[in-house]
Amino acid sequence: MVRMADVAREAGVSVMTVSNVVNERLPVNEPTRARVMAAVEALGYEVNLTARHLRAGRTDTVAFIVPSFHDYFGEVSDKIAPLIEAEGRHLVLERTSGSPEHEMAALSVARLQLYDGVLLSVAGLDRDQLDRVRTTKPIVLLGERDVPDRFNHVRLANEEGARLATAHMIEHGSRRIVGLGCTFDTAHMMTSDRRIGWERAHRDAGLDVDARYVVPISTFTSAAGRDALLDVIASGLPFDGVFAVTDVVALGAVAALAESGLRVPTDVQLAGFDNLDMSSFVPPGLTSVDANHEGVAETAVGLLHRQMAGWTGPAEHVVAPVRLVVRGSTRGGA
Amino acid sequence: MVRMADVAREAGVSVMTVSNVVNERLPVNEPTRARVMAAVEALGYEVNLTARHLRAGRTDTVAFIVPSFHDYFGEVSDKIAPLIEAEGRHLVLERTSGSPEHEMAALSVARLQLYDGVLLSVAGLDRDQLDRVRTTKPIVLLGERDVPDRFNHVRLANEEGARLATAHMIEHGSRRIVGLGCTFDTAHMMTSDRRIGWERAHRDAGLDVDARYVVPISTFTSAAGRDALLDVIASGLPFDGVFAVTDVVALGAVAALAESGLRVPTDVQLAGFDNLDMSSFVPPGLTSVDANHEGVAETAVGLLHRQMAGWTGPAEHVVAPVRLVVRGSTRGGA
DNA sequence: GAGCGGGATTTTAGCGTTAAAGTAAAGAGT
DNA sequence: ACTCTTTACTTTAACGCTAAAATCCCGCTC
Repeated sequence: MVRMADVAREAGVSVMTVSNVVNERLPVNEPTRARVMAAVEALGYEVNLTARHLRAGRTDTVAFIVPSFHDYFGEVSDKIAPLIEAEGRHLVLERTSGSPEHEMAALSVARLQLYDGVLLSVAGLDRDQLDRVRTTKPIVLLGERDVPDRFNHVRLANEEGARLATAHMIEHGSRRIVGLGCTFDTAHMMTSDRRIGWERAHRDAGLDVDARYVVPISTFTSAAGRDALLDVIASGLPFDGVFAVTDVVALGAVAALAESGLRVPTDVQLAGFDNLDMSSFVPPGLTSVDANHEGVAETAVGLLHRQMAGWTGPAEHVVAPVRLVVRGSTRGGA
Repeated sequence: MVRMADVAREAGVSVMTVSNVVNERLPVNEPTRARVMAAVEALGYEVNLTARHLRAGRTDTVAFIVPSFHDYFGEVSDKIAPLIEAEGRHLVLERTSGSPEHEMAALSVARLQLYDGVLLSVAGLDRDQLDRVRTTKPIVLLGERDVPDRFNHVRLANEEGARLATAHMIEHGSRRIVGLGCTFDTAHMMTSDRRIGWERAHRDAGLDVDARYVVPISTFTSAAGRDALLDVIASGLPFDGVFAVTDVVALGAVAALAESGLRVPTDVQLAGFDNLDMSSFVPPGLTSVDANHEGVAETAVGLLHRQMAGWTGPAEHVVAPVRLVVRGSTRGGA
């Protein structure tokens, strides 16, 4: 390993002068600078980031900590990365599997030291656990769980999105809409909020809310969505609409409906949530609540930058607006 | 920040004893150990990982460097993570956008220092550029590009997979199969290899290879796949099969066919490559070449572990076997 | 020609940890 | 009683870098 000291010896200057050249901190005379640069090239020197970090107390790196790397989080991460890089920092992703233990470990003193700031997509921790986190490190929380006031937080208008999607299907003739995965669950505020929206759309339209149409799913996967809807079909419960709690789950519903010979949107209307890249391509086009990933990314990164720049005002709690993207899976579509 | 020195003072021992308790390196008498642990708890001490790294020369972290976070790479990352964690290390993801500059930067001396090992999915660098990388850091390269012998490398049986998929469609009656995205391109060995497989399937069956059926696409996205296939349809070129270079592109083809009123598999058979999670749910089920993400992950991580454990034998170049998963989008399916 | 201002460069002093060598005291062997 | 081990803990010396203070050198003033 080539050290600054090696470069300094080669160039006949002190280590500090090399540091000043490399970091462009204090001005260095041109002839000296040239000699140092030549030595850097000749030896192939590159700074030791760990040593710099220890000494300077800054890593120029931001972590985005997610439950899993695929689907929704993968797409959001790709929006966040350029925003972080635009400020000259690196973005790294870490995975928690959504477990409270992993999320807590990610917020531990030891791990937070590795980053200048952290974006955490909360899936497992509750308000009390988060309240135990003591740190001044810039942190922005994402996701639908309840969090302490002192953290910056960005979440989606879940209830409104679910209401929009459900109301849209009611407007176009559906009367028995399955809420696929819309369970009332303290562990998943997201599903609870979306269920409330599903209910409100019914009430707003003067329709009964029938608990049999709330169908729980074991995990938020397409496979679970498909299986759950197949069970509904097999049970004989009549339905003419499906609001799936996420697009991934909706894709499972698409498969279940196709296998069962039910036509979309003629027999059953279908809407999801997240508006993933794939959603516009799955025939006949999946109507979905668009959460504006890009806007969410900008908001979250903006709050983080503000904190990293030294802002100490009160934390913000942003509810990102949503809109309904109507496609062929509902009758309002093209 | 609480330092080891603070714990040492609190417990009335030397810093080194604290270190020995925390790391369980040298044995410490039980009463002393208990006092140190009590002080650790009382002060909320956690080790400074940066300092440990600088001193010990080890980060217990592995990086997986990918072109982008979504789709294929997101799914593979989720397979890799548990394998790295099983050995007590952390996995972090970094993104290169597939650009040679970013990939080269990720392999720079400075950045490699941050990790005990690196998995790099090569998308932009060519053999010569990779050959300029001088390091003894454990590295495993993934992907379809040509790489120097001295690197461990895992790639897929691209040609064989493309041949399998194409031959399967020929066997079930297709005679004019579009190779969607299967261009001959030095920048993308992946597409070239898959094109060769597409060609070989034709020759094996005694069919002509018609260059008009090789359709280039601008990017490997569903949107590009859809647009390109719509152009083919508009051009009037007759076809009865589509082999898409990836499942993401195949999804675009699904959309184009549906919009154009072409039935799958009756009018047109369709097969993709990668067997993503979504592929089994998109009606009528996407026939796809399965690259066995899990097996690829195990192989790559195995090679990395071997290197991190000190193995200095010759590098291995693994070609991961593929198999065809037949679903409803081709006529052999259920 | 003594004194001063200021740019260029070096010296000093760690950042928080750990490998290795050192010391002190208790126990074992002859 | 004196070595010889063994156990328990401490001291020393970095790892490679940089903020801040100190020094050096030069031209310039009066």
